[in-house]
Amino acid sequence: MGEDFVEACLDVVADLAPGEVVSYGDVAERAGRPGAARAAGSVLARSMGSVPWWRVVYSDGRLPVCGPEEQTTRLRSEGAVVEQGRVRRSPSGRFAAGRDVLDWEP
DNA sequence: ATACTGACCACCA
DNA sequence: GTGGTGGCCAGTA
Repeated sequence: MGEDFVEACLDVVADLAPGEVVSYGDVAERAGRPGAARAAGSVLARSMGSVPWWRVVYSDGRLPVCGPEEQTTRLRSEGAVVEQGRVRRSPSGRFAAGRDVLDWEP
């Protein structure tokens, strides 16, 4: 099946579990094109909300879109910890993932 | 084929 | 912590 990079990225994002947050670089890597973070961003930009785009953020945890209100609300609704326009990261360096959220809480 | 663009990332001051 | 620079990849004209 000739998977386009686009299809692969959309599939990866669609496969993300609620509360799971990854970076564009991670999406590209999972899609089979490590280093194609920018291209992955273009893909999501064109996705028009056909996939859970709010679960994808910058590698720093910063929210890509200006006016992160909706994204913040959605992420918080799924259990992710969003503070100061950023998604908190786990000690391991990865982002939130359901149960792990409980571990971070001080 | 080349040139420009973009919801990126790592590095360094 | 911030701010600037270069490099990366895929899509489009």
